Amino acid sequence: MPPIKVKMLDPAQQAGTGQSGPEGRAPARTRIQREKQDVILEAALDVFSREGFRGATIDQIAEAAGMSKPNLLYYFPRKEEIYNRLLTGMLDTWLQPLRELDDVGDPVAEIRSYIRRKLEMSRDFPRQSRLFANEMLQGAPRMLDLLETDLKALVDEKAKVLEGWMEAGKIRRTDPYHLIFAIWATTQHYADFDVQVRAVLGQGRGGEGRFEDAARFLEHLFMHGIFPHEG
Amino acid sequence: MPPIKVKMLDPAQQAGTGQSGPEGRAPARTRIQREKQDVILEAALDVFSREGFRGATIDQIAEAAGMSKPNLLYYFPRKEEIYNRLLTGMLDTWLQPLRELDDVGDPVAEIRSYIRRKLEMSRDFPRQSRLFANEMLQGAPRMLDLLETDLKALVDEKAKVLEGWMEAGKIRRTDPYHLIFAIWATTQHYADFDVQVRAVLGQGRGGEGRFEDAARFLEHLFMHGIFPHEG
DNA sequence: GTCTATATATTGATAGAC
DNA sequence: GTCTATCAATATATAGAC
Repeated sequence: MPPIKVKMLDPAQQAGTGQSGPEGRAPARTRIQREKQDVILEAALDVFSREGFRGATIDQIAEAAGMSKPNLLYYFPRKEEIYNRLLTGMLDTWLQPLRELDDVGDPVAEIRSYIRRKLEMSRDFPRQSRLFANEMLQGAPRMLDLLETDLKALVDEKAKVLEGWMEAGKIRRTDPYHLIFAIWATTQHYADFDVQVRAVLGQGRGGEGRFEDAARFLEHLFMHGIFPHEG
Repeated sequence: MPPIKVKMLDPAQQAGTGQSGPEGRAPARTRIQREKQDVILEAALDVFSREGFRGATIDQIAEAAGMSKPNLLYYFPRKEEIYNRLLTGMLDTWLQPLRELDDVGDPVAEIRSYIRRKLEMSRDFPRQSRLFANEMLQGAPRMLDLLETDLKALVDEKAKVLEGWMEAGKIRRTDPYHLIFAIWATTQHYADFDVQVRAVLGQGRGGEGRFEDAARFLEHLFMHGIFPHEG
């Protein structure tokens, strides 16, 4: 098995994407600076994921971070910098499950495992999912470049892997791109539309068990569909 | 076949949900008033669906509607009224495909037809989809009541229909609620994450044909899954 | 590094002439 | 019904004391 690059889950991980442009700053040097920035990024994730970029205010973020507005602006001079850091800093983490989809190993098991990991990310990092969803709804004004380059390249690569499995008869022949979209859609739905899922399931089934139910269902759906082939 | 109540697709259709509370106004009486309101609602759909409630500004809406801000406020005294009208006025339309899922007729054909209609709505009304998605991401502060009452009731009813089909061996036995979620997620994904879909598919396949490809794929997925049962 | 005070722009909404 | 002018509140961001 080839080595797997394990990425940090720390929201504050340095991005340095070149996306930040002229306002780019050097990374925080001292431990205390990094800790403060982490507190801010954590609070900002809360607010941005709920309100979107324009809807969120520095006041809200500062209050959630437990500091004054000028103090927050001492660490991040611009609102946009906080947002960009969250967005680009998290993308690697977010795509890690797809990167781990590997040519080696049983294809069906690999895909099941990918679905399971994506669903776990929706369960464990729902705010990150909603942050991305918010950016997408707005037309990805701050991420379109990354989508067209990094993301497209990764999906192209994995689509080839899926096509290889189809050629070999390991999985059914179908459109690999839309298969990936379907996995993204069904798993992220449980983070992005969490309120709706809870409201529809009600008190009885809307509790913590809903992710296990979802996992069981999605495995069933992606493996067999609903057509009653053999009763 | 029982009569099907066909709903209007006009965004300006009167809602009168009780949601609007004390600020509720009588519906516009003259033709010209209604036409102006329609122009405003059309413009507001553009802006709200992209920016969310807080991110959208009356200035943007007014400009998109081709009128001055005070003039717009003459027809809708409060920003929130425009938003609520869009939200509640569209919900009926949005849920119509699910309402049409009927006990009568071939179960597999009914579900295929439901998926197809939902995908068509994502293609033809992407802004409405994104408006709802935006509200969901924010925790549905202005729609939670409707989700817990009207939507839950409808889904409960249709889940029973699906269960009946499962009992009868017409479709595979699985979780009817999560099946509905999966249909929502996969079809609305093409509206809500349109930029991402286009970016990943690239110029070659990101064009207008992507909805046909999606339709073919989703039919395949929901019918058979990807497990290579019979090669 | 953190604070109070404040500059400057934008926002939702209103007043009042026409 | 539509406009210009404007109010009051809120927004991002900065100045400068400590």
